Amino acid sequence: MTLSVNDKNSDLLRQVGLRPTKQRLALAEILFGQGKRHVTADSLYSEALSSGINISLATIYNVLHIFTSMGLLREISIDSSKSYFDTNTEEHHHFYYEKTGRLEDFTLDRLKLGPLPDNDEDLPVSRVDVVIRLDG
Amino acid sequence: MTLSVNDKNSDLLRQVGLRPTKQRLALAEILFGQGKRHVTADSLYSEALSSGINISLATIYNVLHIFTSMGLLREISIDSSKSYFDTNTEEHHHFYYEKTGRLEDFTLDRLKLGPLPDNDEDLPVSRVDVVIRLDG
DNA sequence: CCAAATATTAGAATCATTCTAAACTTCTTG
DNA sequence: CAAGAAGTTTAGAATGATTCTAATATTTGG
Repeated sequence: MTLSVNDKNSDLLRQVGLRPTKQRLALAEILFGQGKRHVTADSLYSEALSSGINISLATIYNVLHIFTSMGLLREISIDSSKSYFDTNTEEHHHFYYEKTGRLEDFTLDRLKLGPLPDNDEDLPVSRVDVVIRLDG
Repeated sequence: MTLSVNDKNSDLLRQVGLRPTKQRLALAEILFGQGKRHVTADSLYSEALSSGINISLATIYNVLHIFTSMGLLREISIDSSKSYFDTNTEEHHHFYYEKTGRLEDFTLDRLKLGPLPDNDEDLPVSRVDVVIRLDG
């Protein structure tokens, strides 16, 4: 039995105040069960269906959004045609392979940033995203 | 008469191999006639209509894309719900005001970047985008 | 001025995403 | 554990941005 795995995701969901429903547990397993990943609503939906989970696309969107708002996922804007979600919620940056659409993380220590410029209104920075687009 | 202005945009279009049609000239004037700007298809469409230009939304998209492919505009992915186009085609970065959706450029000298990390496949970098998201 | 090449257009089509409201599940409390 | 409240899922409709289609119009080189 995979009780320990289910318990782990159950706990994770409860910790952020979400009910551990069948659909959320199944998606959590896909998303967090392996290493860090990047998914789109569509890729996650296909993956869920092909692994035999019974779920609607509306729920995929609900779950991606609620997981993101609870800090379990991070949304990335790379391509204006669709949203990517990253299971790596640490601060980090991305390579984007333009031809294939593949995304790859790189850690903060791999690119030094000088002090951030000031903005007009002295607003706090909520996030800094660096995307290195590669021609291939 | 504003012949000199029209001539300027006409020349610009011809230089990149585009026919200077009425619609392209009118959009070029909106886009390049003032300082640097950020537009969306929709904002440009409204602006064109309200300044009395007769143009269809399909043409707005056609022109944004062909201008971009000829290097007169630069497309920015900030928000997965729509595409932004920037009349500043120099390398530069952006502040993004999350609440208002406003974008603001900042020049390269305002943020120092260390050497870029290597990517697996040694692909050439086509572009580096830094977006500083501000909470307001 | 003509023919060929290129642009523009309205409206339909597409695609990602969000909404709606009904049916279902989970949780809480007694 | 029953019952109601709270929260979740769902199919399908709706929305919004963008692209496509194919008919019409404009531009250009000769």
